[in-house]
Amino acid sequence: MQPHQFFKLLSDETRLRCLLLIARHGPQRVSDITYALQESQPKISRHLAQLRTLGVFKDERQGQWVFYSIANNIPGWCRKVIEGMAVSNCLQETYQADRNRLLEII
Amino acid sequence: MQPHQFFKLLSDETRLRCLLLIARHGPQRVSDITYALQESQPKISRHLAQLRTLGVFKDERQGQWVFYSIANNIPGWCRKVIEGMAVSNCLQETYQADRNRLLEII
DNA sequence: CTAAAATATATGAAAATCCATATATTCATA
DNA sequence: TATGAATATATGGATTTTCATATATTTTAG
Repeated sequence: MQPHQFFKLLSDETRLRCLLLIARHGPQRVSDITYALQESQPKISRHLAQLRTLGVFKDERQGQWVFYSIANNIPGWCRKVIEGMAVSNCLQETYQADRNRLLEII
Repeated sequence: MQPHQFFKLLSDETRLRCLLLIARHGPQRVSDITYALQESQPKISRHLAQLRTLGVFKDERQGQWVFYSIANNIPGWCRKVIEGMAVSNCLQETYQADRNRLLEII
C-alpha cells in the first residue's frame, strides 16, 4: 500500500468515521456501523470494502453478520497515523455522535 | 482544517511529493520543486496552491522567486503526520529520486 | 534611463478522468 | 422466507491535467 493510497482512504469522511469507530471500539458488524453513522447500508458496505481491498480492514463472517476490524498486518506507519488520530483532539461532534450511537447498541 | 480535508491533500501523489520534499529540505522555490519532481510548472503551481489554500503551506516572494514552506501554525496532529511520514521507511524510489534531483541543484 | 526580452509563477478555460451516491437487485445465511 | 451484506448500473459532480496566456520581476540593449 502506497502512502497516497492510504491517505486517499482517509480522505473520505465516511471512511474516516468507520475507521475511527473501529480503531476505538474494536471489531463491529456492518449493521451496527450503519446505525452508528446513520447512513445507508450500501454506502457503508462500499466504503468498508474499499478499506478491506487495500488491506486496512479485514472482515470475518460470524453467522448472519460480517464483522470488520483493523487488519493485523498493516504497516507500522499506517498504525501510527490511525492511533495518532484516535487520541487526537481534532475530532469533532460528528465522530463523537457516531460513538455515542454505537455505545447505545453494543 | 478537518482531518479528512487534510488527508485529501495527502491523497494526491504529486502533493505528497511536494510536501515531503519541503518537510525534509525546508523552503523551496517553485522552479526547483518542478525540476525535482519532473512535472509541468502549472501542475506544480496548482498543487502548491491547494496546500497553501488549506493552510498547510505558506508562500513568500523573494524577488523573482516564490518560496513555499510549511506554515508555522499548522495543527499539532498535522505536524505529527507529516513528520511521521518524513522519517518513515515506507517511502519508495519516487520520493528518493525527487530528493536526489533537488540536492543536485540547491 | 527606458524599452524590450527573458525568467518565474499564476490562472482561465477546456478536456479527461475519477469518485461518491442512489436505486435496484442479488447473494448468503439462518 | 426474512435478514444482513454485497454488487450493478446510472448519474452528478469533483478533481486533475493541459494549453495558452497573463502578471510580475529582473536583465539586457540601445
